Amino acid sequence: MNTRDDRENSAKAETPRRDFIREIIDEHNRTGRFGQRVHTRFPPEPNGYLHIGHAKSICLNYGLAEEYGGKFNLRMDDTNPEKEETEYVNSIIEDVRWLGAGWVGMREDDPRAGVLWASNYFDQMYEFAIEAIKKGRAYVCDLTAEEVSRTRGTLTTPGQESPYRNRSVEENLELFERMRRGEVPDGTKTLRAKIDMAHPNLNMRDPVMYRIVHATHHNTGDRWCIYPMYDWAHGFEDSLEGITHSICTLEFENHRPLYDWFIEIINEGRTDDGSGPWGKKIHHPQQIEFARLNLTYTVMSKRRLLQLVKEGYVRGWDDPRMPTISGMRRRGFTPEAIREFCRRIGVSKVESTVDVALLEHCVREHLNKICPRVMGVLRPLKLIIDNYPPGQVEWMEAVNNPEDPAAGTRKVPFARELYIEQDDFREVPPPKYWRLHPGNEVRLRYAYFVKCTGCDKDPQTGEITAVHATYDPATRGGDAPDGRKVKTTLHWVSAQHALPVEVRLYDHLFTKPDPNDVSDDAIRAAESGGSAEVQAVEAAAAGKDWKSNLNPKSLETLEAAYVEPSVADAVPGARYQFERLGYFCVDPDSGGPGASGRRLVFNRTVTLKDEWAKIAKKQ
RNA sequence: UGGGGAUUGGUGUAACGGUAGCACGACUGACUCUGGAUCAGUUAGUCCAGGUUCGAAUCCUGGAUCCCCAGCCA
Repeated sequence: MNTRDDRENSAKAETPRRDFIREIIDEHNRTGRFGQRVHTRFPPEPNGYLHIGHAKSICLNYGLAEEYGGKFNLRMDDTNPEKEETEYVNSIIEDVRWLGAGWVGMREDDPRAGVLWASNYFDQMYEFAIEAIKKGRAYVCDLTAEEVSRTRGTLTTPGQESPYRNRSVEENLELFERMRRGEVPDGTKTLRAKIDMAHPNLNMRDPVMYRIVHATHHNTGDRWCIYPMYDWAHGFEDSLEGITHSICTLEFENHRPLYDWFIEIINEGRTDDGSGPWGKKIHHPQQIEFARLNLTYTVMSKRRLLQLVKEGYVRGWDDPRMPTISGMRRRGFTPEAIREFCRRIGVSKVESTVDVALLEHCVREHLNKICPRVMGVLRPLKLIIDNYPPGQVEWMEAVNNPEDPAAGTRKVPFARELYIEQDDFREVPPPKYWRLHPGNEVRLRYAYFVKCTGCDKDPQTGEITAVHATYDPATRGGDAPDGRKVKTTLHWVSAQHALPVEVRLYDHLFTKPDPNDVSDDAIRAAESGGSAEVQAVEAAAAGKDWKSNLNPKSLETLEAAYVEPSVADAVPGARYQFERLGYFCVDPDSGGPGASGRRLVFNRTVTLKDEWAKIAKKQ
């Protein structure tokens, strides 16, 4: 029931948590660093599908803009023509929209409206590169990739300067122009920043700014054959858009000095009023790094997710077992649940792994409030009410959602032959088993008390084929006039009215909280002796990697489940609670209502908490 | 043995020199026409060693451990 507590909780849920990023922004607002302006962005590279880790970033960035009355941009970071695809662009836009983040210029009628592209700034970046050359801050280098790598030095020793480092401005300009015109083959020249080959931060050892790639870009076609590197491009993308807080993950912390350096060298000879020789200063955003999200029992890297898709371990990017936004959507998660999850995990600089149980908790919490209840039987067992008149059908009134009186009621058909869950009958009940067993009386939800009289078995296999019971007509609706109680209530469906459906049960994709943990294998390897390193090597040699921890039971398909007839016209995406079992969502594989030969397919989103399962597990 | 980060219950996250709190999990119990939901409660933590202070998770010194960086990827 909705109570005052619920309202307080939901009010609490909308309260943003405090975190170090909000503190930095508050400080900027106190000092007036950005004139009280907050402008964030989400800048994905369109080379994969978005996952729950991206959701954290989206919620953070969009949430910040919302809270501070600022703006939020969605920008495709498409600086590498060889990796990026339109399929990914489309999925990213759909996912950000579904999550509920609204970017500047977003429109209902055109998914791409307002979406920004790094590639739109290629001209400006090229101008900046020329400026850097003219300022003596960049040079064209003829070293091959291998040579650059070799002369970079190591973590503890300085690199060597390129022999092309001191070319004249004129020569650099000329060569860069030839690179741009396509006169130079891939890999033979780069434009490099002239910084310091002895810098302790490797990113500052004359990093490459432009490489030559004769490839067709999904957005700019064949207009360019030189493409900016991330480090050169990213800061300008943010600068040009007036981003105030460039929020990114921890691994870019080492890049911040370079990000700042590039903007500063462009600002050399520029002034606030534009009177400098190079004109007006460009905007300098503040980069802030936070820890990316890790979740137990799954993997999050694009490379690995791609591998799962390509190698057929899952059915696609939107497989309901995937931690992708599209997978979670298909599974039945709600944007509200994901947003609440992102709020609860907070933001910090500590690398951490969040228990997937928290995500599941957030999903249950929301689904409990919004899902209509329905009865469905996953593993059917025939229950025959021997004293119920054959051919009689009663339509029992059932509550649609006890959490929401406004959801109303519906009628569910009851008859002599029903299906109940196989788990709900035991010929020999274990301790604390309250469900149906010979001699025991239970309630059938919204119907009658029934008392078990026995069961039929296959004489060959001993398998239970049907359960018999008698009902008490005085308990119609589910209450006994004499005040007697039963210990439990079972869900059921009328055999003649039951809708046959397919149900897909999902479990964690991996069997271990940390899929990288191949320690069992290492232990086995240790039996042959050897140090930890030797064990690791042996485990690897035995082909044991993260994929060996894939859960073979992550998908279980039930072909012969039944649900009550009221859901016959459910549309793909519709969510229900199957009472006592969990939350289920209609899969797109079902086809639309009224489609010929339609057979509903349900995905199990998440189970209900199951006290009995815990007891049974202990026994 | 270079540089950059980080370290609070099982997990995640607060506390900004003044009672170590919240959430998830786990465990009790109450209630219940979902063994659901709800409610009440229990459990369990400041990486280590010194120092400053009336008082330290917080400040100082030293140490330990973990993560990131040697792509013409982002």
